[in-house]
Amino acid sequence: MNLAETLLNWYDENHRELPWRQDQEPYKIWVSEVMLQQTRVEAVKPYYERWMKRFPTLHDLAQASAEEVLQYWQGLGYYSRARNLHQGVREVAERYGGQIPNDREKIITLSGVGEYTAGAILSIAYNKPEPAVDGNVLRVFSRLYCLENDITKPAARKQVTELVSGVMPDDRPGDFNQAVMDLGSAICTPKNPSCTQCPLDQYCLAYKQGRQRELPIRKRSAPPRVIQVAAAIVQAESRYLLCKRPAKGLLANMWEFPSIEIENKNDGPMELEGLLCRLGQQAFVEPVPVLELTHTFSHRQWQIVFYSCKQVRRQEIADSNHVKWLSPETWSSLSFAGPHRKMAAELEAQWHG
DNA sequence: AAGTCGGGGTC
DNA sequence: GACCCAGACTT
Repeated sequence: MNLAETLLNWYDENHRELPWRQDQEPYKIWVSEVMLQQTRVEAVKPYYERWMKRFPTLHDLAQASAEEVLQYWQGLGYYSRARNLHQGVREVAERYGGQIPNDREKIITLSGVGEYTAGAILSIAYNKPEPAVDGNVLRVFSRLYCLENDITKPAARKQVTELVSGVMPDDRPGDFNQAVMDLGSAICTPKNPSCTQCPLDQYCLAYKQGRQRELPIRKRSAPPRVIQVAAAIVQAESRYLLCKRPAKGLLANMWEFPSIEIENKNDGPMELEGLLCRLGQQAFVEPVPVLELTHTFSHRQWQIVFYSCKQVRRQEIADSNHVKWLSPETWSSLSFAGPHRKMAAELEAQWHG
């Protein structure tokens, strides 16, 4: 029995039951794979279920608005995934009559589909012997073959892709790829791998050398840059002033309370008055801090202070595409940007209570 | 090749 | 606190 057969036997006994493993429908596999990018299985489950109720077919998603798609992704993070998936699905509807292509050259051109996702869809949905090298596979194979390459570099991915191609079976390629991922999740974990329970222990060079804890090699990323942010809670009657973030960049297209990045924490009130002035506010606003919190992204950290600003006349600031006065009862159809979601939740609770 | 892009579970 | 997760895209 070879490595693949051994692993598939283990998979038959130990694989996880997951919502996207009910069938091999390419659209469902695609959605699940995009949601799972840099995101844990347990976090994805509820999003996937909700998504499939609202967008059960590729056609349903293609016809939906960008706003609604973003709303269903709210909280999952990496929002360009939702935008690219939406775009990719529309490309399939237009170019391929709704049929997701089943070869690598075509599928890789779709928006949001990279090397990994292409391999995952091809192997799982179409039974093609294509590698799908994700973080789990990089870790498992780094240990199996004692690879010293930095797995954050493309060269390591390339090397592992070659090794996977060499051991991948012609039958059940999708199960094989998923088996490596399940093994990486349950046995060959980043820390304290359960080597004594591993079905591949006899094939594992790192285990043989007692070096499994040293592998894989991964360059650690730079700490996030700290940025001070001041945000304004401006209320007029039952409505609050909200702004839509730009279409590109961090938290693209999501709603937030008017905010500004500042150099010095003490400058918050002054900077907010300037910001509201530029939006059309004429009166003095007297900002008073009401909530302070820290929100850490991958590459930056917001230290944000929310200031309650004195009530103004709503007429002074006009609604537009990116600036709106909205009552909390309408907020459920919006996507709030990161820490602004928490602030919005508090105001909604106040409003109901 | 390096930087951008989220949020949360786990140790 | 420090990782690290079924990565893709831009520069």
